[in-house]
Amino acid sequence: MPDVTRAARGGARRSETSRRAILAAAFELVGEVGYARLTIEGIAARAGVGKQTIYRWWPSKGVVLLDAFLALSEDPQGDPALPDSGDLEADLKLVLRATAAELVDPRYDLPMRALAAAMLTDPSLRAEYEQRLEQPLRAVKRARVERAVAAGQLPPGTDLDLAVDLLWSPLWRRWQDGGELTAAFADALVETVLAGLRAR
Amino acid sequence: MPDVTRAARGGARRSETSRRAILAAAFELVGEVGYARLTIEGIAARAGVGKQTIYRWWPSKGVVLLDAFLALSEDPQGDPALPDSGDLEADLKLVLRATAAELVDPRYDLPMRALAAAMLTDPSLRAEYEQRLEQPLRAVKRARVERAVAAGQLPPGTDLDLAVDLLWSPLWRRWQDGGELTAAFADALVETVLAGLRAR
DNA sequence: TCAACGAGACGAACCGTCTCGTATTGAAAT
DNA sequence: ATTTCAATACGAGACGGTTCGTCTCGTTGA
Repeated sequence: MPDVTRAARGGARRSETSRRAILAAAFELVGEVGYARLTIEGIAARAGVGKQTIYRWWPSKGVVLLDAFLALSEDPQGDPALPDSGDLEADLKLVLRATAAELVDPRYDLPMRALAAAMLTDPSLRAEYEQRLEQPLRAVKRARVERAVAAGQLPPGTDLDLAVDLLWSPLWRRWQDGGELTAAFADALVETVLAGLRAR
Repeated sequence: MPDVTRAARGGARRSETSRRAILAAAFELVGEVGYARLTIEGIAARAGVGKQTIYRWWPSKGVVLLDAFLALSEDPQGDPALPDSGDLEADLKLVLRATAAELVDPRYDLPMRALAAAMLTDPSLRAEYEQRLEQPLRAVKRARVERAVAAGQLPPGTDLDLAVDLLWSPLWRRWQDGGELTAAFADALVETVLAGLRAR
């Protein structure tokens, strides 16, 4: 068993080439055949890698997928903040419309469904996703709402987590249910939720 | 292949005993070992049934699970309407609190996660769920909101589907994410969404 | 020097199909 | 009404195929 924490005295290190090939193969494969037919052997074959190399570094298919997503979102180092034009409603509509468009993008739909399905039935994977993706993203969303509170666009004492949940949850759910994710829906969602938050 | 549409001239009919045993076994098993380790062979063994009897009547594990849920919700013929005390906010808080309690019930948590995961990666299962469970339930929810509109508690022209989505989506999503489903959350959710709907 | 690597052999589990012999049913014959 | 009979589902499990996760091999490379 490899000791990752301590640098080995001699011997080969983990191959970055193989790691990237595995993540890319997993992402491509799941997009082609779906999660049900995604196999470790298939990933290894497509990546040109021995099965053991996958079993050595990842505990499950789900974590491989999660890493594949992290690799995707880390490569183009997007700005870690939501737009802030001063107009919360306009900014949120922009972001939610973009999110909706991304969700229905055929390149991401199947892989995201696979990851979501894996998380539903694997608490440890859910915890790792929570720590490595969900929490940072939520912090960014909370920060934008918090700035709106500071600017007086929302009442002081606004529940930031509630606000984030109300804004994004219906989008995710419609995507899962296969419902229509239109810009009109995103707009109505933002308008209604913000009206509710302002009225508190 | 059995012809279900036309009555056969002779021969045995589908065994209701086996059908019930299979659905019960599937529900119990998935609650014990989770979806990843749920196998047709395991269901057949626990139900005291041949594998072919399952393959003959169901196209996939997911549909077996869906039928198991339908059998559960059809047995106690609950009233097909949400409570209507005249106070929409109070009624919704009651319903959402009950839903939250049901979601965290350890008897239902794993089976529901399994079904949700199966639907995420199987569009045909999703369509069948949509038709047999989601649409009837949504109609009941829409009807309650519609009565509130008629009673003048919500403005005319209120988007019923948007209202239902805003009210229930955050609950589902928190459950999926493993977040806390408290009565306080349900209450704040109802209060904020209704405030937003009233302000339109 | 020594651990990670690609490759693949290995037994176990489960897949979905099939083939038994048995049990149950409705229709036809008595 | 009772018996006979053909058709079909049933429980059981054999079957080849696929994937699992583990385990060796030599080879490569830091």
